[in-house]
Amino acid sequence: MLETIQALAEPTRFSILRMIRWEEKSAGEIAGRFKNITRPAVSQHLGVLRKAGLVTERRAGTSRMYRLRPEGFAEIKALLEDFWDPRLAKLKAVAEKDEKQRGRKK
Amino acid sequence: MLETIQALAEPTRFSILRMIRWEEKSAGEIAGRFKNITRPAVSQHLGVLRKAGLVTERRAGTSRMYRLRPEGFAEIKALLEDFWDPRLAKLKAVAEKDEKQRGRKK
DNA sequence: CACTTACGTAAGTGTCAACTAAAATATTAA
DNA sequence: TTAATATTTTAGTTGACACTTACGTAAGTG
Repeated sequence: MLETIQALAEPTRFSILRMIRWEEKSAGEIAGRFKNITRPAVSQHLGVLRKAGLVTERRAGTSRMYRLRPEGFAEIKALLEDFWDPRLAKLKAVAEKDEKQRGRKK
Repeated sequence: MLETIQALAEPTRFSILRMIRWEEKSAGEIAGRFKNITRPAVSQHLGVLRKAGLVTERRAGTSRMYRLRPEGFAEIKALLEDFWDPRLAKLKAVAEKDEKQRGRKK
């Protein structure tokens, strides 16, 4: 859990995430957009992001394409929701569980 | 912005935040709950959390009480909401379909 | 006033992670 | 097979930061 937040907290990695925010990009294309960071460095950051569950990797020929993994962000969001108003979050969890049992929307 | 996330990402600071999740606590009480971390270290962490806008400080006699600051968490939440856009789901679906058409490896 | 309590701040140290250069790996094509 | 391309991995350096000890400060007590 903290691993995900730590991955997000590093400036270079945060930039990478913003780059692939709308569309997947190859490691080379991502690295090419940085002026002062080498390709291996970017590759290592991508590895951290992948381990943290914030991006997914896909091979395309000799390239590797990276794209955002929304579930990773959802995890952190849920955690913060808990901090923002714990009592509300608890009620929400109960409500969702209840909703699931009924199998329909409100 | 990243300052807030970086403050949150450190394990000791994260523990502190969970400690004061429900009720404000004094710096001494917080420090007392740690086995292997000295009081000055906790004090420094509290300073980081305060600068990041995740806690507020209040003097009470010789003590200083620390309390969660919900607005700080709301900021990060809003940021993540931005990343977790519905349009991403569509892109994801396209990417997976594309992936399917390349079959074997080795 | 002196003394104690409850802190923060300063200074110095050690560890860890972000970085680079060089080597290794995987894929495609000749 | 060899070469070219795209990227990761390895090895090693360095800077940032989390930590400790020592000191400083503010508020309460006798």
